[in-house]
Amino acid sequence: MDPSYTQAARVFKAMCDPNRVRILELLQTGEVCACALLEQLEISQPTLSHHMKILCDSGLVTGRKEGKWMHYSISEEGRGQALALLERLTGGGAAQAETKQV
Amino acid sequence: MDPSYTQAARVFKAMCDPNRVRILELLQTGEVCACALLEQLEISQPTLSHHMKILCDSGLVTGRKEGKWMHYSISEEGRGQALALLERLTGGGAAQAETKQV
DNA sequence: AATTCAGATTGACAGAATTCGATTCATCCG
DNA sequence: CGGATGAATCGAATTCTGTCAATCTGAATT
Repeated sequence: MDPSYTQAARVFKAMCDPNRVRILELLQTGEVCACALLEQLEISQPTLSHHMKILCDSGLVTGRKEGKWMHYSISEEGRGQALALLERLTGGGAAQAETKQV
Repeated sequence: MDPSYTQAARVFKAMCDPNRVRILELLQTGEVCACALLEQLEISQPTLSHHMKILCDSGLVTGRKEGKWMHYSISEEGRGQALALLERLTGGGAAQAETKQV
């Protein structure tokens, strides 16, 4: 299997877990501390750490360490790459790049 | 867990397997017969059938039966829903809807 | 330095996903 | 009708993923 397909799949793999989808929604208000995420999600601290690692590795989320705390936010660059990838993969026939006003 | 997160995750789950990413790319030329997909992918026929079911269930792909053959193509509606979902989930701060020309 | 607190890492386990061989179903052709 | 072909389903084996308890690391505070 061509590794590029695995790389492409990694971005979406980051979003194919319900908890991670929820985390992305929580990050829409801007930068959020890990401890705040932990309060909202009914998961253990190691599980949250695991999910954040996957989200960061995918490029969708970036982390910023400030003393003892980790602050996470959505990466603009990751967002752009994910959107471009999805547009390309669902390109369909052609001329779909101009179909957004529908 | 709110089922809506599971539903949102389903669309991306369809794209988080390397073989399915590859299938989506093969579908970009338009409608493709299952037998043609089988020739390109080094997987067995039951495995292809399994992947096509997942892609169709996600709404990203539609199937059309013509005699013995199944023809698959990318769904415009599914594409739009997936893009809208991704844009919403990676909305970040705000005003990202106008950032596409960057 | 000792303690405390926030996250990350490790190890283990249950549940899910991927894969294939064998079989079954549906359709076409002779 | 009977054989052949394309695709779906079933059953089982393997691998991957999510989860938590326990532990470790790093930073701040006393």
